[in-house]
Formats: sequence, C-alpha cells, structure tokens
Amino acid sequence: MGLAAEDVERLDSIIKRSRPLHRGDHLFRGGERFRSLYVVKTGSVKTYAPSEEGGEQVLGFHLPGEIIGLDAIDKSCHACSAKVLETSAICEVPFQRFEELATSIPSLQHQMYRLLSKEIGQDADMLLLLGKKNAEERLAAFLSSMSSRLSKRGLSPTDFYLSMSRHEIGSYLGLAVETVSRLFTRFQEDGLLRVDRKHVEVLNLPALEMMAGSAPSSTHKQRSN
Amino acid sequence: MGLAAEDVERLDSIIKRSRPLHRGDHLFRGGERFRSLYVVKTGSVKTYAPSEEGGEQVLGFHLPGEIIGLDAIDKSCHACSAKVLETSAICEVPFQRFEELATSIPSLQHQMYRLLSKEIGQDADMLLLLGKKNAEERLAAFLSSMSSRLSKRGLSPTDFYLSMSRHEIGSYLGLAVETVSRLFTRFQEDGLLRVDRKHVEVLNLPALEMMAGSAPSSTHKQRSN
DNA sequence: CGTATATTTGACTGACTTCAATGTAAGTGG
DNA sequence: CCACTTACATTGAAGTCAGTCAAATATACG
Repeated sequence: MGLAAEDVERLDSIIKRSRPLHRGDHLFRGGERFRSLYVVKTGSVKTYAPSEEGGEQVLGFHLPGEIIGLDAIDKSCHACSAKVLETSAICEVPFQRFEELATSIPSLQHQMYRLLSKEIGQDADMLLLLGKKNAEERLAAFLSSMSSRLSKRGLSPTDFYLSMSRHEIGSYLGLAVETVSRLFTRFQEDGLLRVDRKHVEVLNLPALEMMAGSAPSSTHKQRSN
Repeated sequence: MGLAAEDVERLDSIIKRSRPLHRGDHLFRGGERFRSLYVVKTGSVKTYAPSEEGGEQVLGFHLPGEIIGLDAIDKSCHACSAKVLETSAICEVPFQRFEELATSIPSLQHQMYRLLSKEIGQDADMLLLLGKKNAEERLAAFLSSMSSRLSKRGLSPTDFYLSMSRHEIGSYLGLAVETVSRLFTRFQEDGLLRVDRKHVEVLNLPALEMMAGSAPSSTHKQRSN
C-alpha cells in the first residue's frame, strides 16, 4: 500500500472491530445518516436499493477486502441499504476521523482517491454488462468476477459457495430468477460448471471468461448496438 | 463551495484553458496515460468504451460544469475515450498538481471526495435504470436528466438541442436506434414533447419525470424482478 | 413434520431487436 | 446551383430472447 508502519498503526487505531454479524443484519439502511465506511473481513454483504412496489434492486455483492458505503460520502446520508448475507466480520471506519487522518498522510489520501476511482471504473464495467450483454454473458461475467475476486483473497477460484440467492443474482444482473436458474442448468449441461445448490465448481474457467468477455456463444448476436 | 478566496486563486492557477475544441476532437483515448481531469465549460462531451467488433458503448454524456476522467485515477491510464460532441470549451486540470494542492487545502480535499462519491451514486442510478427499467422509462429518464442538468446551469429545462445522435442515445440507454426513434415519435404523439431532429421541446415535464421514476405507464409491467 | 420459501422446469407471450426500405439532412465537387 | 454521395433518422414487418405465468420439487426452518 505504500504506507509507513507508524501510519498503518494510526489508521489501525481508528478502526472499530465489531463482533460477528449474522445473516440478515443491516450495516445501514437507506436514509440513515452516513458516519462510517465498512470493510468486509470475512463473509459477504449485499447492497440494495428498495425500488417502488416493495421490490429491491441489488446494487452489489461485497466480498472480503472490499469497501462499502463510498456512495454516501456525497450526500452524507445513505441512498442504499447494506445487508449481511452470511455470518461475517466487518470493520467500521468512522469517516470523519479517517478524513482527518488522511489529511496528514498524503499516501493514504492518494490510496483513497484510487479506491473511489476504482469503484467508478467497476461501475462502468457493470454499465457495459447491463447495456450490451445478453443473459448468458451476464451470468458468465458474474461467475468470472466471483472467481477472480475470491482468488485475490487466496480462496479457490474454481470451488466456492454463493451466499446470495438466485433471486438476488437475478436482480443484480437484471434478469428474472427463472432465467438465472435455467442458465445454471445449461452451464452445467455444457460442462462449464458443476452446481449443487449454493455450491459451484467451475470446470472450465477459460471458457467462462471468454463468454463473459462479450463474445456471443451462438452464431447470432443480439444487442450489438 | 466553501473555499477561501486565496484558495480559489491557487486552484485557478493550475487550470489550463485550451482553445475551443470541435466536434470529433478527442480529450483522450482509451489506453493513454492519465494526466489530467477535464471540466466542461460549454458544449458537451461523450465518453465511450470501444467494445469488440468495432461497436462502441457510450458510458456517459457530459454537460457544462461536469467532470471527466475520474475513473482513470486508479489505473493511471484511461480505460475509455472522450470525444467532443459539438464545439466546446474544456478546462484541463493536471491531476498531480491538483492532488498536491488538495493536500494543503482540507476543504478542497473534502470536495474532491464528495465529487468522486457523487459519481458513484450516479452510476448506481444508471445501474438501476439498465437493470430494471423498460425502454419507455429509460428514454424518459434520459430526457428528465438532461432537463435538470441543463437547468442547473441556467439553461432552459424545456427547450434544448441534443448534441448526440439517436444511435449514441441508444447505446447509452442499452436500446437499439430504432427503438429510440420510435419512442421519440410516440412521446410526441402523446403530447409529451415536440421534437424536430435534434431540437427538443418538453411539453409535459412532470409526466416525463413520473414516467422516469419507474412507474410503468401501461398496465402490464415487464422486468419487475 | 408441516408450512413457508427457494429453485427448477415447462409453455406461452410480448417487448425489443433485427432486417429491410424509405425519407431527410448535410456535405462535396463539378 | 444542382447531381451525387454519405450519414442519420424514421417507419414497417418479422423473429427472438428473456419475461411472465403456472406448477412441480426441493430445501429451510420453527
């Protein structure tokens, strides 16, 4: 990270470590005042915006090492809600104190810029996915992303458990639950995966990544706007 | 903005003002090294990612007062390209120098965080649009957005020229050109707009905003995942 | 062990895309 | 100034992917 040892210590001193949270617990809800950023240590979290008519739009899934709440700095109150998907350890970083600290540590400042910028870049990838890719490519992209993010944390890139439901995956990818389910079945039939409920074994990662990279599998390509 | 006069002056001193740029000029291209942020003074700019097969995905349209390039801070090279849509005045802000300056002006630092965070929030809105809204709602949202952004700059919220083509609008909204064209026609038939080529007169802004707010107009609602 | 919830599977439908053709504006050069 | 070219926009017809509806399983949980 390029932080001196004493700086790391100072940063460490403002971080709050909570006891483990459990499935269904909220880190924050839409409308609440923004006070802290949250870092996932273990487990997983989803962020979502309650859309009209009770339905919810899933905005993202957050795995270990990832940060939650960056979108709330601007409005100083949360526009979305964050809910824990499985028993998780989450660190809380009070933003006000963090900002004061960052003022005196330029390299921390820079890291923060990069972090915010990275989030914007990832959103652009997602925009591309939702704007141009078909159902098959979307699920392939989702699984590829999970694979690479998990492996960054030293976990298996080809064998993992999905903590979110098919419905949540569908909401995130802009697809109906049924479509997600059918695709899992098809991917399995095609020998790309072995799926057992939440458990996924990726049998052909390169093929999955190829598919995700917006190379339509079939001869006809839709949505080539 | 909450900046002292002398700070404003310091900020002003690092900004480069270029001569007017013209339709088709690039601010930067994907792959180039990131050096500066760009602020639109007058005119408009589109950012886009060249997708495979020559097609391009439009990522955003940038109007006066808006900032371009925030996504490149992280990777220190541009992931997308930025092209001027009409004769425009653009300011260049060398990021390195900006960052140094921000270190000594905490309120500028804070503004920068807010700016980056706001961008993330807007991307989330767009995710929701692409994930859940139908064609009609998308175009309504696009027009509402244009209207409100223009009026923020003191321009008419109900009478404006679109500097981008129907094709670019379609790409941005994840729709085919033909769909966009048909919707313009329909909106006009329904008395929401008067359209003449690039010129748009909004006749019923509240109705348009209502439509954009994801309240399906017809009785049947698709994509209610 | 029974009830609620999640997932899967099938049949059908429709919104939007694709294909195709025409219309309109803008630009070029003789 | 007017053919010619090119790009953009509109409109119609037809096809398809993914959504909706419906029902059967499978799983979770009190």
